[in-house]
Amino acid sequence: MRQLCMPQGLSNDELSKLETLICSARSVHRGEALYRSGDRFDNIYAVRSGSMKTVMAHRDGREQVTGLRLAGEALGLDGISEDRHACSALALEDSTVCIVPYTALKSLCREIGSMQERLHKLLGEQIVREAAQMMVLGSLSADERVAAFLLDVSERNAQRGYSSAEFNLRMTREDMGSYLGMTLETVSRTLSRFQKRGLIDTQGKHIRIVDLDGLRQV
Amino acid sequence: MRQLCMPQGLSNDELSKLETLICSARSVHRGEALYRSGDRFDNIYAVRSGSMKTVMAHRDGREQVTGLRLAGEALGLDGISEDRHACSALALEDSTVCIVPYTALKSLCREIGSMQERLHKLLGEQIVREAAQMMVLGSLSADERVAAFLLDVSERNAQRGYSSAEFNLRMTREDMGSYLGMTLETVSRTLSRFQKRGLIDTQGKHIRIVDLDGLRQV
DNA sequence: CGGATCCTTGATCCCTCTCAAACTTAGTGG
DNA sequence: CCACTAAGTTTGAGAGGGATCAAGGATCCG
Repeated sequence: MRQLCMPQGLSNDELSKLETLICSARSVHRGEALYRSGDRFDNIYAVRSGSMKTVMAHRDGREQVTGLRLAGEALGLDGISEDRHACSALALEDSTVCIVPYTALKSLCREIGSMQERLHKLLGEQIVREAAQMMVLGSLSADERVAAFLLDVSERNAQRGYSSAEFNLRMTREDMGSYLGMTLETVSRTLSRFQKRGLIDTQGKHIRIVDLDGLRQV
Repeated sequence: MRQLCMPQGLSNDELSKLETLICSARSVHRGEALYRSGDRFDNIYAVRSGSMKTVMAHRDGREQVTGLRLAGEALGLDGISEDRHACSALALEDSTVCIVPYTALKSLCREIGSMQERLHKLLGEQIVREAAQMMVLGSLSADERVAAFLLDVSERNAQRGYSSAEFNLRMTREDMGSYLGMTLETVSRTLSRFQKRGLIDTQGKHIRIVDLDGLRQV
């Protein structure tokens, strides 16, 4: 749980202080919202188990998936700028999150330099990740997008100590398509083609990467 | 210059402290880089005059414009996560920037709560802006993308006290296309069509919005 | 176990890309 | 200061990647 909630760069002593902040955990059932766009921003979260997606809505009602959060990843930073959440966070499966009250975290960041550093990095990482996703959406073909997505999930799994070759993606084809700026049919066709080419092995939401290098070269 | 560099929420006294940080300004000529992807991250910047674009590169060499920064806007936050810049920042015209050393800024943020708040908001705003741009790239048609872009620039001009109806966009059609995930030809055609429909009036880089509501309804 | 959701695959269409060429603007050097 | 040249823009014609519409099949969860 320590390594999940806020890894890296903190001494044990400092981690203890952080843990006093984490008032509680919360469980969110599949399909339920942890928070919704427009909700007041009070906490940031760390996914403890399960996975979540973030969704942003255009004024005309169109929605797009803007992020995927696996266990160990941070959630809720979209609320900082306006004191209200700009996205909604929905559970892709029954999940639990750690709750970190933002006001208390800010205080702690003023006391402890390494804590401040960690929060800045967290914010900076999301900025870079989103910029990279802008590249995916703006410059890559459908095949390239799907490949990039699979490689991204694979790498994030590896970082968290899970298998990089095999995982369960709880997103639907529609979620993936929304995240990648394409239709669910094109996602499905692309995965089928990857399978025929021997790059992956899929059975519904279970995905196994067979030829990592091949996928990188798509 | 006060209102440009770091507006909002700071007392005069605190602003003075910030100004002691801003060691210097720097001028960047049209086409030159303020920093490049991979450069060590030492400073964040505020555009004082002119305008800049940020560009990110895929490993295969493809580049995409990931951001536009007008006078008064912040720049360089892409370096926080890795201590190296993830993007390059290039001047769209001869420009000047204020230099804010990051290490010193961090110290100041630990001393002064409102300064910490301001930096967090700055980071949070970029997160939300990029998420919104992901929506533009993933969900909107070419017409909608161009309209959304023009409205965004218009609004940012208004916020900075300039005309929301008329402005000089120093980006080329190619830059716009790259930022919006389309080709320069499609950008050009779309602008021509908008002009024929009486929504805007363009002469090269000079753009006047004729029918704001019409543009919103595209 | 049964209904609803999700996935796959096919056929067709259209929006945007690509390639091409002429025109305009802006920056440079004589 | 003007002419020259390179860069940027506009517009057209044709092609293609991905969207849309449709239907059958699989899977999941209550």
